[in-house]
Amino acid sequence: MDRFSFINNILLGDCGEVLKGLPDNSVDLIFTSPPYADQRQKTYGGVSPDAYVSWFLPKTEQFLRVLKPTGTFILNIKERVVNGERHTYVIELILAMRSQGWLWTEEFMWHKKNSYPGKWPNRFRDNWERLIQFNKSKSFNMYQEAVMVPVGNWAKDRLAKLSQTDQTRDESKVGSGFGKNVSNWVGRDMVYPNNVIHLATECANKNHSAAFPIELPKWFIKLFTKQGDVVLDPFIGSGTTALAAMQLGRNYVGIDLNPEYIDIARDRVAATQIALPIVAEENGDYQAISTSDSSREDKHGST
Amino acid sequence: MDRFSFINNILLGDCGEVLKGLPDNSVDLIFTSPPYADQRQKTYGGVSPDAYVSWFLPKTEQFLRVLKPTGTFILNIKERVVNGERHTYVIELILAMRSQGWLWTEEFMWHKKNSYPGKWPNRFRDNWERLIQFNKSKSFNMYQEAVMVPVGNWAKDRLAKLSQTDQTRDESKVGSGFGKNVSNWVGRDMVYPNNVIHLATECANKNHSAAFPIELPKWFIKLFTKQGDVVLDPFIGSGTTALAAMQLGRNYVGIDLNPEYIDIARDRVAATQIALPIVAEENGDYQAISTSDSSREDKHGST
DNA sequence: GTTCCGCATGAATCGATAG
DNA sequence: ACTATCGATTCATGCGGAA
Repeated sequence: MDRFSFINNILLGDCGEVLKGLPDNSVDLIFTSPPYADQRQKTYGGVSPDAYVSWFLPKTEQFLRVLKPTGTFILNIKERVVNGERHTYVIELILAMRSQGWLWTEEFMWHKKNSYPGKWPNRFRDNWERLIQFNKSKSFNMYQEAVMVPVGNWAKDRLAKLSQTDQTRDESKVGSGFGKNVSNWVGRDMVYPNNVIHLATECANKNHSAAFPIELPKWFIKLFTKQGDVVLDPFIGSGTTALAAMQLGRNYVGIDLNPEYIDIARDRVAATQIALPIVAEENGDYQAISTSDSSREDKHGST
Repeated sequence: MDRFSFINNILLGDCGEVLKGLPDNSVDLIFTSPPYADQRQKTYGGVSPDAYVSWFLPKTEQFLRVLKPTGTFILNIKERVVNGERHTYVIELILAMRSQGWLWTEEFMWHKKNSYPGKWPNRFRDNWERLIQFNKSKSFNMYQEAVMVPVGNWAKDRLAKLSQTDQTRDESKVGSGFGKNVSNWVGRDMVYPNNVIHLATECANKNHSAAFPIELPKWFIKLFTKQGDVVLDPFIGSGTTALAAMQLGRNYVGIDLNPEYIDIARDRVAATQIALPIVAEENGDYQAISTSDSSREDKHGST
């Protein structure tokens, strides 16, 4: 079993075991949403919250091994409520993974604009989840220009006239520091995003139930990989991460313990290849890692 | 020094020491934003990240003692970046406080719409902070109806009030479930909020510089206390929490280590009492805890 | 009285330079 | 090597004066 058995396939098995066949330093991005503790019991056997960290650590050890030094691991997770308290398995996992050698670079916030309905006497609806960024080294690839967003309304109102005064302010004012660079803003309509991501949750009206909308992996795939890179989701579920990677011209590796999910994921992947033949052509060969340097579209610097 | 020396006063000193004069079980809500590690060095001396937990724990021990069993502690905090990583002192603090006897009930998220600007090669701007809810027992007071949001505001918050960038991101999701749910809200006046709070930070366009806008403590004061209750902020700073409590007819206790902040807070409190005499009258006597059962406006059940 | 516009500022972080 | 200081970078907001 070489690496070509992995690239652009959905594999059945425990990711901690399956990944042992994948070479060191061969993945650019790991994006996954593991089964939360005590959730999805039928499909995953139900990991109890207290055992969650020890269940997960052998897997993250493999993640660390297969991830390239320039790669990134994005973990979508949220602690569930146990006995009226938020359980501590997520924060304990962060501490344990740091002992394993991971760097806890950042924690993005997914603001779920339509969360699961419900009312409880002691808490409100939970409208956010964590997207925890781990890295193997401090110098990882990040293509920030790939996810820029339109500038806020304030720019239209104020920036137009600002251009008329920037020359004089450049000479006279030294205090603010911002004024000196006003010229950079003239005509600028895109700004960098921040670490809060606003997306609605995926509606369950489809036959698959994805844990997240496809825009979520897409955003991180654009941010942390370039075309031809390899994206791994070790808990692929219904295959959303693989679809996201395909649509963006990245290679994928999907793993799942559940045969039913494997079937769903493979079906969705196949349907996407039919639905997007032109895109697939344009983005080049999915079959080999070696294409990673050829069809690069993102002309962004890395760190 | 009896409890009446505390009620509706701003006290000078280390809160861990000052609070020893306050009786057990005498506070309904603790809302505070302690100086973050290595921040505000001029005024607080700068607590190093590595020493943060051991610096804070003696204080939370007093918080636990003075808080009523039905009370709540809301901690506004965010870990800073150290050596390219998010430091772990916040999550270590959560674990340590649980060992101290606290319950980690919930973590609210403050989405700061205007965060500090800047650009770095390895991270985006930080647009959120934690509002961690700790409790002494599982049966705490929570007046959910006091913070219900009008449906009109719901539409405003989620659609109109979102920045241009958010709306652009939404377009990709139009029709995928977000719009469908709008029909569920037709005919309803008020809805419960969730655990994501959208507020802009307070710029020092004013002569004081508050770490948070007054709406932030107000929201939690309405949610976790009724009129006449006692709200404690052991790091009162410029007095925003005290102002919020006053404006809502709650008693306050403020403590701070810094004499300059004491002066600012006392001035702002005095100015508020002048500016809101009618409100003060309507809300009854601020000077005694014993009024707590009299002028109750919030007819909400507790858990 | 509105609206518009100039302007200062903020719980920041990184990389380079200096001691 | 390891720490302290400093300049560069960036965007949304509220205040106050002007139109």
